[in-house]
Formats: sequence, C-alpha cells, structure tokens
Amino acid sequence: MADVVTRFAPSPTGFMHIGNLRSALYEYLVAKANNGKFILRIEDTDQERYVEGATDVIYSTLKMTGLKYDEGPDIGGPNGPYIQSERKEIYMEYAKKLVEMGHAYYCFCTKERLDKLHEDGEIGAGYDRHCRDLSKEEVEKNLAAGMPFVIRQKMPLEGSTGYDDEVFGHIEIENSEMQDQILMKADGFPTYNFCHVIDDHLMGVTHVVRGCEYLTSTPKYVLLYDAFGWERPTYCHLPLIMGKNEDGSTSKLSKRHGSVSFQELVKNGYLPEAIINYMAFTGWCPKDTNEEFFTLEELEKIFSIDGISKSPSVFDYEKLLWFNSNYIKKLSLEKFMEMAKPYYSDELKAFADDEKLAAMVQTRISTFPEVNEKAAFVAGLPEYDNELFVNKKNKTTVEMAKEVLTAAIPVIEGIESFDNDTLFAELKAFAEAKELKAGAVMWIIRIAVSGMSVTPGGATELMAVLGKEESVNRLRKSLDKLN
RNA sequence: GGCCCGUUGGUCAAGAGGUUAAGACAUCGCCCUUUCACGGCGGAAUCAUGGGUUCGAUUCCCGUACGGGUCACCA
Repeated sequence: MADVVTRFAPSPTGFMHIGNLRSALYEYLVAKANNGKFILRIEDTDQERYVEGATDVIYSTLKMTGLKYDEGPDIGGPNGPYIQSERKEIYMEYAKKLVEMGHAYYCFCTKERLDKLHEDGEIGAGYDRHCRDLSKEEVEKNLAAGMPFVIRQKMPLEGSTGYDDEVFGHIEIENSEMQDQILMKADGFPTYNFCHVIDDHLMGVTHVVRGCEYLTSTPKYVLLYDAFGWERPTYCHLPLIMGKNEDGSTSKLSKRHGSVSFQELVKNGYLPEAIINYMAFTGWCPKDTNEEFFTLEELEKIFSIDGISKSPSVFDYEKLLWFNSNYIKKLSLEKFMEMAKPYYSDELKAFADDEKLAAMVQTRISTFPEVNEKAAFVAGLPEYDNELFVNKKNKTTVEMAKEVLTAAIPVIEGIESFDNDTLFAELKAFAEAKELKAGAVMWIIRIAVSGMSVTPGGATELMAVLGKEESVNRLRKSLDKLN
C-alpha cells in the first residue's frame, strides 16, 4: 500500500478520552505501518462546545504518547489550515456546489417546526423533507429576504448504498433509512457529516479510521464522495471500548468505570508507554506472536488492519496495572526516582532521594502513588500490636521476640558497615549461634524495626535504609514495649 | 421501534471444517524466599442457543436470544 494517509480529527473538548486516544493510536499505526502520513485536524465546528485551551490538551497528549503527526495546526503542512473553524468558507463553497448539482437543498424550516415534528413523530421518524422540493424562485425569495437556512443532503429515495469496510466487511444500507441530514448549519458552520468529508478529500486522506459509531452513517458520506465525483477512501471502523459495570454487564466506557481520560491516568501514576502498549491490545492483536510488550516503534512494524477485532472489548484496568508495573520496573533507577518524586506525600518527601529506598520500592509498585504506602515505614515506628511478632510458619512467639531482641540488639550495634549483605550475614550467624531459624530471627527484627506485617523489604534491607542509629532506636523501643 | 454490527474461560484473545481449542491478565495451589513483591511450576475455567449443510461443525448457512451502535442545526 503506497501513500497511505490517515488523520486524527478530535474535537477540542478539554480532555482526551481513552477511546479517542485509541483511535488516534490506530490511525497513527495504520499510517506508519505503511510508511504513510498521519495528519492532525481539529474539528471545532460546534461553537457551543468551545472549550478554552482544549487544543493544548490534544497537542500535549500526542506529544507525551509519541504519536507524531506529519501535518497539523501547530506545525503546518501543505493542506492547511488544519482547524475547521478556519476553513469555514471552503465548506459553504462546496455545499453550494452540491446544491447546484442537485444533491443538496436549502431548508428554511424553523427549529420550532423541527422540534414539533420530533415530538409528534415516532422514534426515528426524522425530518419530513418539507423543503426538499421548494422551487428555485421560492428559495431565491427566502434567501433575498434574509431567512435563516440550513443546507441538507438530498438522499436518494430508492435503492441502497454500500461500501466495504476493512474490518467489518460489506455494509449496505437502504437509502430510505437515511435522513436528509444537515450539511450546513444556520450559523454558517458545517456539521461533522459534511466537513469531515470535504477535509478528508482535500487533505488527501486515503484511510478513514475511526470508531464504529460511524459504521452505519458512512453510506451517507460515501454518497457525498460520489456526488462530487471523488474517489472514496478506504474505511476502517474500530470496535468500541466498553467498561464493566458492577452487575457484570458492560456499557460504553465512562466515568463510573474508572479513569477515562489520558490526563487522569497519567495523574494517577500510569506511564504513557504502558497506556499505549495496553491500548494497542484493546481490539487488536498481532498475528504471529504471543509477545505483548511493544514500544510504539515496534508496533509500527507489526501492526496490520487484519488483526483488528470486530467485537467490542472491555477496558481491563487490572491488565493496564500489570503493564504499568512492568514498565515501572524497566525504568532506570535514576529515571524512576525523578518520576516518583512528585508522588511522595509531604511527610515522606524528604526520603524521595534515598536510592536504597527507591530501589526497593520500584520493584513493588504498579502505579506511582503507591510509593507512599511502600515507603511509609521510614517515617517512624507506628503504634502496633505485639501479636505481630507471632508467626506460624517461622514459629515465632511474643516471648521469643523478647529474647531475640534482647540478644540481637548488642550484635546489631556492633556491626560496623551497615549494609544489607553484612547485616544479613551477621544476623544469620547470630541465628545459628542461638540455634534458631534465620527466618524466625528476621521476622522478629523486621516487625520490631517497622511495626508492620507487610513491608517492601526484609529485615536487613529495612535496616540498611534506616541506618544504624534509627534502627537501633526502633529495636529498643520495640523491646521496651515487650517488657 | 427501524436499520446495522457483534457473541471463544471473569477479562483481553489466537485458532481452524477433524486440534489435548494457544497465550496473557485476574484467580487458586505449590516451590523459591528475610514478610511482601518478583520469579518458577501446576490447577480450575471458554466456543450464547435452536435448526440445517456435512462422514464430521465451535468454525459455513438460517433463525432465536443477548449485547452494542445509530436514527441531532454533537462529533
């Protein structure tokens, strides 16, 4: 396939929905898998939904995820402008051309009349084509009188229109099912239904990749291409992303399912690379491998349209978590520390630069905010129940804890180089001398030094992080508690 | 409601007219171990349903059920 051109055409709504980003990813991959071009276009024809600064969210998301576009509003290109509100005149020009050719018509129906039609009619009754056959004179007269108007597409009354979708195969819709949809609104702006076709053609888009909510409206767009005598693009509709409800049912992914925007996920400590990697697998999977870890670059090489699934997939936060923890483990310690730092609570901020602590924490978290829970032990010895010393597997008891601590504290105080290896070796020898299992001694010391049943490291690792003075202080405190 | 699409374990999914129906997440058990995590090994668990076609269908066809999408001066 040569000269493939795809585009990502989001509306500036102020946040990047996961489904939206998934579309962008696939659009990017379809282009890059074929050495093609990827265009960014902003669809802001709905003036009522205008959101300040929303385009910046789009730019930054694409930048963070590495979805580099070859043409776009902020970088320019030969087919600009790339913001639809700046292309307003173009659409009116083409709409009028369509009227002249008999494929569209002026409609002067008021909003009130349309609303009434809606109320009175059955579900899906739609527009009654009231203005479809106005005489040329009438139209001229209304126009001259300055009556507000919209331009509607004149659908064929009979027959059917079909196209071949790359994912879903042949789709055929009766023309009678299609409404005379509005192409140009009364405010002079085009509707999506119209301008995306004009832009896609003018910008040379060869592959229209988008969510399958457009699957059944595409014949209308195809009719537009035909009316202009333009070559139809290749269509590739993507299965939707669903969320799982509490009762086990699924529905379109929304807030109640969890974080649904890219920004939110990042804020919650997910890495863009992990998000992208996981997202590539929602509705697609490679043909000849079971491998699941792919960088964007690698995806560009192996992606192909025939690996796209038809059925909707449930967004699995558990699996995303798993991807994320793996990506966190792959980070260099330096990078990890830099990225984790903002997530430390005020109380723990001072420890964010501790390499030993970071190395310990890095292998045990799935998202960055978890650093606090893992690093909590450094903050101080919490109030805890002496029962924590009791452990079945190691056969430890509260009594034993008292004895072990009494004997071990002097040993630990005597250790010069307070690193994990030395500590471990010394305490192991200590255990042998006392004819105790190493595990039993370690358990008791770990509890005494942390006051927690679950910690991000073993007894000696914790002590190495805490340092000699703090460790010994804590051990003494815990021993006092036992007396 | 009309039209369109879909349905392989809890989830993501590969797959083919004849297979022990891959793999991953989650889950359970065991091992490793200085608790947890990591890692290793193993288990449980899937072709929505009825009818065809066929020597044989989970795979092809039709119906049913269920799920989803769509029917805006939103995209």
